[in-house]
Amino acid sequence: MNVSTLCLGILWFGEATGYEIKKLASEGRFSHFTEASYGSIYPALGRLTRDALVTVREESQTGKPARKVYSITDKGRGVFIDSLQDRVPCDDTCKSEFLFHCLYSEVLKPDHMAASLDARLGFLKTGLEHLREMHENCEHAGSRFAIGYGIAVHEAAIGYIEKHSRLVLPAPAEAAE
Amino acid sequence: MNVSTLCLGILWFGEATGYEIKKLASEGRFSHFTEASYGSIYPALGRLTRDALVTVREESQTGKPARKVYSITDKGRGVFIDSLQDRVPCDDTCKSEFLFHCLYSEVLKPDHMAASLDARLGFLKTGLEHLREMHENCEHAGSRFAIGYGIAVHEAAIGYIEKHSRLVLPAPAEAAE
DNA sequence: GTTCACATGTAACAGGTTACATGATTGG
DNA sequence: CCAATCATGTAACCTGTTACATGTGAAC
Repeated sequence: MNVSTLCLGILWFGEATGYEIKKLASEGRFSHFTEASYGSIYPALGRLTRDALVTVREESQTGKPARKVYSITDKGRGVFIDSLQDRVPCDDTCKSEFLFHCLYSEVLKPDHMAASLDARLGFLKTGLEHLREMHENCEHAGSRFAIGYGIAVHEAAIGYIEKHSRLVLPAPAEAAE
Repeated sequence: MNVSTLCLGILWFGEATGYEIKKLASEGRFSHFTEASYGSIYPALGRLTRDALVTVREESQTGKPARKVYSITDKGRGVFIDSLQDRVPCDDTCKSEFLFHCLYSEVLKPDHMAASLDARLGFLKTGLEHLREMHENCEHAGSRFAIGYGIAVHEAAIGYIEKHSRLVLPAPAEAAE
């Protein structure tokens, strides 16, 4: 799924600026299965406008650059839904540098492994909290499903790490006090 | 994590050809958190050889092109471990086109949604089976941890979908037979 | 006073994918 | 006989990231 499609998908639920799209993609309802940077969003919005899949409305402000509020057009909605229906997705991908590191736990400095485990757990717990919050404030069935999925997977990951981290940590020194 | 690092990481456990590296990355022990294509692996191996992080040994065969078996060097091991220790990873990423589709379940053809759910479940179940198999045949602690993590996450995802798929499926017609 | 949130955008660069080219052997 | 597996490699292309450029107002 490319950034243009993502933008259309976000605009599907309501108008937004490039800035807001970025926030939604990296911190909002879409963040646990999506990514995008300004450097790809702004050019994408330009192309979508050119192709009449979205329209822009400028709101000038004092000081800040004018807000450009994008709205999806009917054509945009059509193209978007068609593009989704074009293929059945199943090959979601995860890239985990964390798991990769775990493979070499015996040869990494013990501190490094402990720090990684810790960082990963923290990251997952923050994410989980965030997802739970969203889950409470969301009525939309599809979004609830996606968020719930994220919650389930996060919980599983946290539970697993907490139960099995000794596999990748050095044997604790005998307690001798 | 780039492809060069991945190659070093795979060669860490033993020598392999480019072809075998590709298989390990897409179907083997590394496949649930990693990706790489021939078009990136072969050039990476070339660069690694040039930089003396790996060595090659050619085994000519009749018919097929000569197998080029790569081995990691001491320098390669050093560089690899250092590169891991350079930073603490926590920001694993998932890209899920599947979840994205779910957000629009009400406006997609019902068949499409059902097919997506089905495909995703099938994909997850196959993956899970595969992970379980690997888990049985693997002694190495770090790998067991990574595989176990994958199993936990897969199980959670499958369980969630099976329990909540009605959220993204149209209300079933009243049974009337 | 400094950092954060708001707000847009570009250009150079990096990184990887897809498709192509080639070809024997094995299993169904 | 056809498909899959083994096996390497290149080149064109696509996509996206990073870093830069710019600037205000509010909060701490």
